[in-house]
Amino acid sequence: MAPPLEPDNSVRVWPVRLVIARCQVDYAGRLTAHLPFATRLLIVKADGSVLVHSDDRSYKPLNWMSPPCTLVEGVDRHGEVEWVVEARNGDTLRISIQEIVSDSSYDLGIDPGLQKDGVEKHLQELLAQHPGSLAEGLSLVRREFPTAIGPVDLLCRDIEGASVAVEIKRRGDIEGVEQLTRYLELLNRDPLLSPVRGIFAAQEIRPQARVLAGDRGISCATVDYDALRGMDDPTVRLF
Amino acid sequence: MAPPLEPDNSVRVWPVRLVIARCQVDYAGRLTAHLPFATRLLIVKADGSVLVHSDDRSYKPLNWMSPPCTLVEGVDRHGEVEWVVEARNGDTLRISIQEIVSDSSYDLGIDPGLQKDGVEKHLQELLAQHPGSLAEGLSLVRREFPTAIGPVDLLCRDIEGASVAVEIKRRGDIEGVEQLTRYLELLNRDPLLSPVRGIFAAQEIRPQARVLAGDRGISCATVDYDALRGMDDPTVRLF
DNA sequence: ACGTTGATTTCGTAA
DNA sequence: TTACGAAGTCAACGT
Repeated sequence: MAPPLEPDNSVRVWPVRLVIARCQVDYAGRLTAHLPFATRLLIVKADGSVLVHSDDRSYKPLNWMSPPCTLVEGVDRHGEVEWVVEARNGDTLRISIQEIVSDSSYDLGIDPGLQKDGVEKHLQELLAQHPGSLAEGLSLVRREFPTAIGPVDLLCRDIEGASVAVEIKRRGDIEGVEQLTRYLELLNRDPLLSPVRGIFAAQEIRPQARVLAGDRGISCATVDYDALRGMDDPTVRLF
Repeated sequence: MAPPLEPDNSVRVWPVRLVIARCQVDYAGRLTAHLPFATRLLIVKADGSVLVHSDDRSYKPLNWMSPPCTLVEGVDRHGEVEWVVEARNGDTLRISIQEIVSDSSYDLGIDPGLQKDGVEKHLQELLAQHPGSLAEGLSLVRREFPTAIGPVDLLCRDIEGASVAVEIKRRGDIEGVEQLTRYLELLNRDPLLSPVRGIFAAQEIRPQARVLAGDRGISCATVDYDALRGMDDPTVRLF
């Protein structure tokens, strides 16, 4: 789908189109699906994708077509307006429109996109740089230490030279403790590493996780993300 | 959020609200995320959920809040309109609105919902009725045959009376073959069943899965869903 | 209410 | 390009 041309042939940003319409929808692709007639919100995005939303069940549309795809507006056998949205692989979305309540378009321009911050990965980088903030005298052996069931976030050594496995989460939940438990069990089979103890590190540790960790002999460390970031970049400390 | 009251105190269906606005968005919950100022589509659904869409990257919103949540419209420290959407668990979505391009609401009413067809469960039902379409003379012993690691989709007997385990997927991938392999290993320990061979059945089988299956001595069967459905309902054959 | 599993998953990253 | 794993996964189903 090429962007629309203005009367003077200038290229304009393809707008997002919002349609409120009474419609029925049929999808044929990986599965077959049908939506009976009802009033819905139809969104045609700049990339050609189409979303069919009801007023609940967020955030997934009732039905949709992912880009790249083409939209052809035509008339069905009942003489009603029909949108046929087709993907390269033959997936087809047919929208029969009985009545249009509203139809408007807007240029949104290019979106700078989402900036994710404070994710596990960044926490891991910061803690790898400052393992001492987890326990006195802790030093890093390796980040993403490989095991057969996946990499351990941090493998460290404590002040007495004993191995310490660290699992890092933004929010410490039971599943994170379970994960660390599995790693510890595996690591402790290695006579070169054993005994390995565990530290569960998170910005926030839920009570249930804390209890489970205690039961497993795993220590918990709440991480001050902002403080760590301050240690990471000395210029921040000036303010 | 209670539905709005009309001047005569009658309760009205809460409408979906569409706003085109230049805004910035901050999310704090499982992660922290930021959207710089740009013009976007904001959708407030009847169930209170909020979606922030750009004009591409369907169908997932750039940012969102799932129900149940509450939206409070206020003013931020810069004197600009700010929506604060908060969930029970403390997750917060802050939308600072610099300029509203459009703001409209519509009553969509209740949606009858999506009717899906062709999912794994339905495939399993159809193949259970017509095991012969997988291999000549195959007959069903039991659907969802229980094992210690979960139920096998179909347990059959071939024309010579030998056991056959069938794993059904819509799209045959490596993990499906692995799953069937685990079942076969377990089933073959049972002297009453052994030897058990495997059939990997799917509407579409990926090359890698086919190779792995061959390597494990598992046969593959691509399933013609429409043909099966035709067999399922005799009236269809009249056309 | 909770856990498990499938999904038209989507989305990122590393190989 | 493909494969693998995580996701603010979501959503349906069984216990």
